[in-house]
Amino acid sequence: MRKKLEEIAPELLERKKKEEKKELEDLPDVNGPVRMRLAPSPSGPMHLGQSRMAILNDEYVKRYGGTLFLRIEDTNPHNILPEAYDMIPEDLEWLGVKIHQIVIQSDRFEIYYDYARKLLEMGKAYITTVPADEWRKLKAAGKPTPDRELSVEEQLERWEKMLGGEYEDGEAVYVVKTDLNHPNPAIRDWAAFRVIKDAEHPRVGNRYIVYPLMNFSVAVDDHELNLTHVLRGKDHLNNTYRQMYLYEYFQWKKPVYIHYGWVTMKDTILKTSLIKEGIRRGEFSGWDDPRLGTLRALAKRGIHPEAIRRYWIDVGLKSADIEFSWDNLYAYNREIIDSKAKRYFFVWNPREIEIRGIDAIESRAPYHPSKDMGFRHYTLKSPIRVLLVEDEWKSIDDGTLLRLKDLCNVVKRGNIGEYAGNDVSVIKRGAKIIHWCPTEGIETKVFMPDGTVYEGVSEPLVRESIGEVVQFERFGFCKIYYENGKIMGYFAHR
RNA sequence: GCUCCGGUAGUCUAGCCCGGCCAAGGAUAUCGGCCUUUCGAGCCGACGACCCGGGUUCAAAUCCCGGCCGGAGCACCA
Repeated sequence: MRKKLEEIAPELLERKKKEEKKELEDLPDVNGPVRMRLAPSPSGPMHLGQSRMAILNDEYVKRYGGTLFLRIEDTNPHNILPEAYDMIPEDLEWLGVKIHQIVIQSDRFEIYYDYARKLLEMGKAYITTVPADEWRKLKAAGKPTPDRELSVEEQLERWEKMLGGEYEDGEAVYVVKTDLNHPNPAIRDWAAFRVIKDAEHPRVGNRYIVYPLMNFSVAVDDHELNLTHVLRGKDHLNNTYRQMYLYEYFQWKKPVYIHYGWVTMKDTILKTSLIKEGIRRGEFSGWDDPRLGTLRALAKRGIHPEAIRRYWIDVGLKSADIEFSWDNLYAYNREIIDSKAKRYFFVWNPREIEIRGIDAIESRAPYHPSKDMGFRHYTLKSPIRVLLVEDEWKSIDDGTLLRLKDLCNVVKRGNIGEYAGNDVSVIKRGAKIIHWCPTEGIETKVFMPDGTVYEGVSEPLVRESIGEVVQFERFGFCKIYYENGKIMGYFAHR
């Protein structure tokens, strides 16, 4: 068939090429402005994985208009980094996510308590004093704890005792009734409040000893904030089912839930507890250590927030699990920074080489190969010495003609370079191009995301680009900092 | 074990709901060529996928059934 077509009508086989720019699919059931939320817990600054929900929610609120809440879920005092209350909004601002209102759950204990009491009065919850492991076993067998069917009065009494501090940590738990015979064991009666006396909450201190668990506070707040749409990872699917029981009991209107797939990030350090421990031990320099997957680390390396946004829009919110691709993120970032980044030379493991056969050379190297950004000028005078990458110089055979980029041609003679004119056409004839650095360059360290460090020298004019992303030619894009008289580069990508 | 969610090239994605325009599109990666005073960018090309098996149909990536594989949850974490 195809062969025939080729004979009869080859023009039909011509494919027109068009690049697609992916857009996010529409949200279902949108009637007017949307109300959505981000719900991080303040255990650390934001990382790449969390940026997905932030970007997607932000995109939709911007598309349809409405309100985006930042709800800080700080109902587990054992897992709070106090600085995170400020770090999270900072990270979101860097990402370009527009937050309309911040809600902090630790301000809302009384609201949760009100609903908890109502639910007890409705006979839809109970307080059990059965130890956790025993309770779990009973649930697995589909059996109630003895206190599940106590009267409402007795339950309310227990609730007051709980609030009054008469139970110690772990002695009493408030449980929402669902269905003990639910085929999915994850949905059967779930814990909603527990006693915590052994920790001080960074915001409310010891004012409360009964803390809500995530499923309860989330459902109450989603309802109280009148959310229209909830985007969450599909690891929360069972939590959604659990929360639906509260919606049914209280006859609340349900938001639209969308569960997107799981993202695995190979070789990326995201786990907050691990990072915290690493920082404490001095293994990581801080929350922005270039080896980490925090947004602060990416920012430090010169990854542009727009690249992250494009990446997550490209991925969308389908429910299949995916693997994160640094290559794709870097490609988007390169597209953004390539036309803006100035070019400089950075010579790692440098070796000084003398160029003989000429008294002085003028170098005129463009800041950018295609954009008009002017030139870096250097004048080298006899005795002319330049720095080259030692390994590269060693790998070149004696007598080879080389081009020192934007400087001159040279023939390798042992440890010196013999001046060989400045005719650029030698490149066409196959001369290898290498880069160099004047000896009065500035000491430079470049930190790679894998933890390795390149030490060397970069050209003195790099000082003009402190705080910017530059491209070290033949090396890659780096963001430039200045500390203690040295240039510090954080590597973004090639 | 129980429950749920998935499965399009190495990776990401379009198409699937509403079967035919799919000869499966795009991006990225890799490789090759051109261009370029960078190993960057650009241009051109190559590579490479509908998990498997049945069924329905004139026609299946798309609908149905069975299997296989992957992931998540079954916390007094979020």
